Amino acid sequence: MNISDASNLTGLPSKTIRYYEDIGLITPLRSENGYRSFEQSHVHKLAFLGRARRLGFSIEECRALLALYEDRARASSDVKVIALHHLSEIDAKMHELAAMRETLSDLVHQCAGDDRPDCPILRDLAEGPASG
Amino acid sequence: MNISDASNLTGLPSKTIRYYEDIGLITPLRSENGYRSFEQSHVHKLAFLGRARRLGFSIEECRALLALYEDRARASSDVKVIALHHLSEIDAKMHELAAMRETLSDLVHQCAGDDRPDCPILRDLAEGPASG
DNA sequence: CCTTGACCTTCCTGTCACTGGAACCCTTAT
DNA sequence: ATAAGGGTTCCAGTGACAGGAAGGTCAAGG
Repeated sequence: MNISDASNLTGLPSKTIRYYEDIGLITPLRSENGYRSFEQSHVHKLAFLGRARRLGFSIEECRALLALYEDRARASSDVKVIALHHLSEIDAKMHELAAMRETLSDLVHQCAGDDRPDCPILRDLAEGPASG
Repeated sequence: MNISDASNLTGLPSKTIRYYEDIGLITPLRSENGYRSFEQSHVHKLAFLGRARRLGFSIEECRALLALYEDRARASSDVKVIALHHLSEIDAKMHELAAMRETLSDLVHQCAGDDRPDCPILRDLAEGPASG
């Protein structure tokens, strides 16, 4: 099957599939006319990658997960290590966002949002937290 | 003052300060020897930018906020619009992360994490959510 | 046979906000 | 003279693609 079929089956844009080949995540065959030729196994891998990416795994983590998936002698602990690491990164990002959100939300609530120039948001940005 | 002084006062790396000049956020003068020469006003702007960036505002949002800060005839509503927009983006990202976190956390808890190959994480990635 | 349109290909550029590094200049101290 | 520690410019790389140009391929229709 051609790239657009693989794209439709996996939900991944053709551009992304070409990119994944570029960086060595998949290696479709080529037809005589030079078109990429995808087997079920490739579609399966692409779907795997799509799901892993949607869970926020980086490309390199996806590469590692795919390798483990293909390795019948893998230890589930190897998979878990990657997942736990990613989980902790998600937690870190959420904390970071939560901190931003809190500060920003405070400032927004203090701001009148009318046509006057006085603005606690700008004041905070200009002078730092008004904790004193 | 030279760039490293400005860097020390603001906490921004020299590289970043040069970049901010490059994209027109600040315009320090030049000494005879070609070195950038920073006034208090530049340091003040840089600190403003640093705080805005730490709250997650994009460079273009920072540019807009800085322009509003310098505009004495601004309306606080203009500032608030930017801040509210950013707040909603933060919320969107947090929701996205929370969804990832939940799925991933479930999978991690189901995974034995031992030396056997059987792994619910890989199974989910390969076959999709096992909801049926 | 020719054309049209929908595919496919490669290659280059742009995104965002920097960071690292090379190659070179300036200043001060030894 | 030279060494250390500033500064300068410019180029390349980051992550994970997306957009677009220039051109080859294929099936259908006139």
